[in-house]
Amino acid sequence: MEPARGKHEGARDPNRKSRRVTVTDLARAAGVSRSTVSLVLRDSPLVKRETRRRVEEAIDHLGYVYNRNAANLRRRTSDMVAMIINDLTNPFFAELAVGLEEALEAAGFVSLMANTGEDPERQRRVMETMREHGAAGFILCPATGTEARLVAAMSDWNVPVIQVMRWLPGARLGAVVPDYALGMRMAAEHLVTLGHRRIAFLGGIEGNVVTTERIRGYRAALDAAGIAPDPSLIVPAAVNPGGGIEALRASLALQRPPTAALCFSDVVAFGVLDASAAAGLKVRRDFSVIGFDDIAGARHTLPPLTTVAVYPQELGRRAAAALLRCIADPNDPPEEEILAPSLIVRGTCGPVPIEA
Amino acid sequence: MEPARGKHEGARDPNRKSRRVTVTDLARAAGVSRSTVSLVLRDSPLVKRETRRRVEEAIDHLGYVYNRNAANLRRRTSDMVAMIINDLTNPFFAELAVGLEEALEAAGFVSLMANTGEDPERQRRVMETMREHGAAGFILCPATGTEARLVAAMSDWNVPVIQVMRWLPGARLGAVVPDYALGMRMAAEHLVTLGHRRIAFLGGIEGNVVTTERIRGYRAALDAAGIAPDPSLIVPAAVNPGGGIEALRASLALQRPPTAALCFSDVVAFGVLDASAAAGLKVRRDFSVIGFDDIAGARHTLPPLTTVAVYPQELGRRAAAALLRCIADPNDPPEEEILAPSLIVRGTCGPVPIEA
DNA sequence: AATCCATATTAGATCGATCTAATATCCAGA
DNA sequence: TCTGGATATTAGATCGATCTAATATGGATT
Repeated sequence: MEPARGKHEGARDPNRKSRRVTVTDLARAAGVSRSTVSLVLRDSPLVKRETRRRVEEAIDHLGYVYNRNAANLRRRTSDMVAMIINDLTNPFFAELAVGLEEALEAAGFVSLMANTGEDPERQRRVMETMREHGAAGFILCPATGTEARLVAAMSDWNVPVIQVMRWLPGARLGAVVPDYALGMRMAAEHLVTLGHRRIAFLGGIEGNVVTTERIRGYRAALDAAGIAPDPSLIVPAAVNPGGGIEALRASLALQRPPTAALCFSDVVAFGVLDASAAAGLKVRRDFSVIGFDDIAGARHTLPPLTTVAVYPQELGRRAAAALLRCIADPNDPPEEEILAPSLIVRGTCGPVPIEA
Repeated sequence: MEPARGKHEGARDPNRKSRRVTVTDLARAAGVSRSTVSLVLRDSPLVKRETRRRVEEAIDHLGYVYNRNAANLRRRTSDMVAMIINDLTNPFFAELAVGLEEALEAAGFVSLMANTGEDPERQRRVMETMREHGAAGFILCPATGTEARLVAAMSDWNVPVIQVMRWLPGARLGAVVPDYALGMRMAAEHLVTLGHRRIAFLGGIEGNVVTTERIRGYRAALDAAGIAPDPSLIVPAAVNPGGGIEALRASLALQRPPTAALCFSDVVAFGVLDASAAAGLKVRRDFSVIGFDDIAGARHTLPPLTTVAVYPQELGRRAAAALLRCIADPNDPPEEEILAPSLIVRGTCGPVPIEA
């Protein structure tokens, strides 16, 4: 009797260092040439039925694993896409990544992912690595502080790049981004409709493109409503709850404090909500707050946060689609896709309180 | 006059389809053989100073890009690691991914990332793809519903696999996981110390290993405190706020409702907090709640959520380190690393309320 | 001048696939 | 019988790197 063998016999390493099964092995086993095996692997109609069967049998029998790298090398193609995300710990960007990966996978691409943690040097490093891996294209969510030089360099790389969520000014690269200005404008108009005229803008990093855009939308709404802009109502701060707390305190300390706040983002709004309560203001009745992003936590604050949804997962899918188009046709001009956000009215806004 | 040209002229494609610059080109330009160029590329001390300089000059001059795939093919190595995550939209797993990627990048590996969205079929597909790409190892956070067959198959793959956060029972694969039972036990003991004796366990999917473990810890604590277990107090439910709402309602409808709840996770706890308020219970005074995971939102609930921290980013780093060890020494036995969590006491627990 | 050793370089095979151009086979039609 | 066309298969070069084993070069030593 033969010695016992598990159901899933690892019969593939007779020698110590099991050599990989290759097309050559398949060819030998099936009694055909390597070329024919290759045709079978790529589902060519040129192969006779019976021959195909024999090869497929060999594949099963020998436990063959296709080597995509070797194939890509010979074909001078690539089925890998680089995905450079600035901060995955932010659920907003995590959603983006999910949309990206989903669309890329569906198209038969595999994602080389890196999280830069907003570190431009690390970003440079990983991009270089992925370039050396022959990524067919790049999805880039640039780290804050990315130098314009990078963009210039990338144009020379001769590989398509799509920016998402953020973009480098002056870049002749494609981009898929939300209409931040419009979103903030819609939010501001909502407050104006409720009677607010002293509206603060809290949080965001000065100089950052995204911040600039959001402030632009805020200003446009005030302007359209005939409200004179007051620079002291714009309070930049770190993009986290702590920043929100600080910014709210600063704005409440003004001679004429605001009756409502547009927050740079939901996480800033979280801090603003906490700080409002701490300052004895009942949100909605005494003070109105609007966030931005509509992250998962937004509907679970107390009261639930009114905010602007930008659908990061959908943006990811669109960005992936745009990149795939560029990969398919390299002469395709870099396009810019700007998605409209929507205002999600929940419970943090009320009419302007009656002056004491 | 010449037609205008951008400052950063892509001078590398004189012909339409610019051929890649290869070691052969470098060799020609530097007047040496391909072998010598290869030695320079790998920083070999065998090369004379002057020769190295000439090759490096050619590299700069021709804009050479190293081809890692070709090198990996020849060397029969791989610098890619597969990272299979079940649900990146969950901040908990996003943090895990960040820790993983960070450690892998630091070690010179690049991450092939896929998000399975808890779909075993998609998981199977991406794992197969990454295998064909020659991933040096796998980090697997198995989708719920993963069949045991997968594990069996992977043992035959002859490539190291480390499971994180979750694991497939019976798998002879490495794993890096939090001590869920201990975490839940600590949480339960906290409630017991506060005088609670009717403690519910809310949320979690029955049959899931993680749920089983957490319930085990819960039971152990009750047992140690001499409290008779009451199966009706264990209410499985979807792992999201909606599940929490449902589960709390169900438990409050019991003849003898609980005075405190251990939630399967923070997101479940969010729903439980909302539902408690809706039921007229003031959390802490009337009803105590503990979450699990310590996600970012946990400190911004009202009151801030007492929970169990498991440090997903650190787990990611450890898992990466474990995998790298297996890659370095394939004979290394699959190890199991179990990390102790810690209880984060915030504001959702109080002494057992005086009976009316 | 011959030998030896250390240093520096290289020709050619190789990794695992694909592609081109050629060849083999068979049957229909002149 | 020969030509032509469709069908099926293949030898050998190739992608871009590395590796092995051999060779070239230049002192130092006898």
